[in-house]
Amino acid sequence: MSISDAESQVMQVLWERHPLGADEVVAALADSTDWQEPTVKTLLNRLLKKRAIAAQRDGRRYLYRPLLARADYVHAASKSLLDRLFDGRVAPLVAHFSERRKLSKKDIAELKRLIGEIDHDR
Amino acid sequence: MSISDAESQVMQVLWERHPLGADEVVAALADSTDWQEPTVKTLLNRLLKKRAIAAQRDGRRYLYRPLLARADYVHAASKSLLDRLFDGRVAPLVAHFSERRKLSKKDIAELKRLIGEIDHDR
DNA sequence: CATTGACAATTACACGTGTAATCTAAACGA
DNA sequence: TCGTTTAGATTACACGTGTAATTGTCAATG
Repeated sequence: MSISDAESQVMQVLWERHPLGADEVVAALADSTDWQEPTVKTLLNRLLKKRAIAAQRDGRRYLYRPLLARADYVHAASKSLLDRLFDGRVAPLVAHFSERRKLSKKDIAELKRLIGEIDHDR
Repeated sequence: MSISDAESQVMQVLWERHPLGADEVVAALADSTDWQEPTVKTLLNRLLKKRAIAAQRDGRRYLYRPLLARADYVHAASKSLLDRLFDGRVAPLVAHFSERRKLSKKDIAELKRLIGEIDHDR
């Protein structure tokens, strides 16, 4: 199951809060896209067909909810990039950003804390 | 400039060694793909049009070399994913893999070394 | 009961991408 | 000199994706 960039924006709305009617998804996306209502509905339908979301009847309309978990999607997308560019490993990506001086202080603090936790757990 | 997954496989060959003739690129890709010669040539042509590579005449054939640096491509692709899924930051991705117990010992050792270097440099 | 509006369903099209067949023309060898 | 080979150029098509218009259906309304 492959979720496109546009589809993942719709998923993001439903991950944050569900179930939602199509009109609510449209409204939520209005903040960050210029999409017309039929656009969002097409994406909802494609996600339905991909079984990434489910719909339940609510009177005359449907309420949509995610079937695909955000963590699973995030994992698959991340792993795909790591496999293609970093020999499937996390450290080379971190090294890449470190070399480019693109790690914020917050990033560094969090990485230290993470490494500490890992040491402690193992 | 957007480089597709298939195009990045061609780029990978040229990043590893260049300049190369089309036949050499075809041969190099035979290890990991089932592509026919015209397929690889189409991808080379699309990359030429995108100015990701350059061609220089060598008798009757061309020799191809990358114009786009691998590090730049890797950075753009990584940043795009981080922006979309991890609020633009590296640490949440590392946390994600840590939570899923997907960091290898090698990863962890390298991350420790990196954090140590960052501390030392700053 | 006809009209209206809401909601979904269907259809549409451009473009990028994956993949490769076919065409063209120059170089080569007999 | 001519047929063959080689290398690139051109064309082709299916599919996914982005985006949205149009059509269909049905409940609500006057």
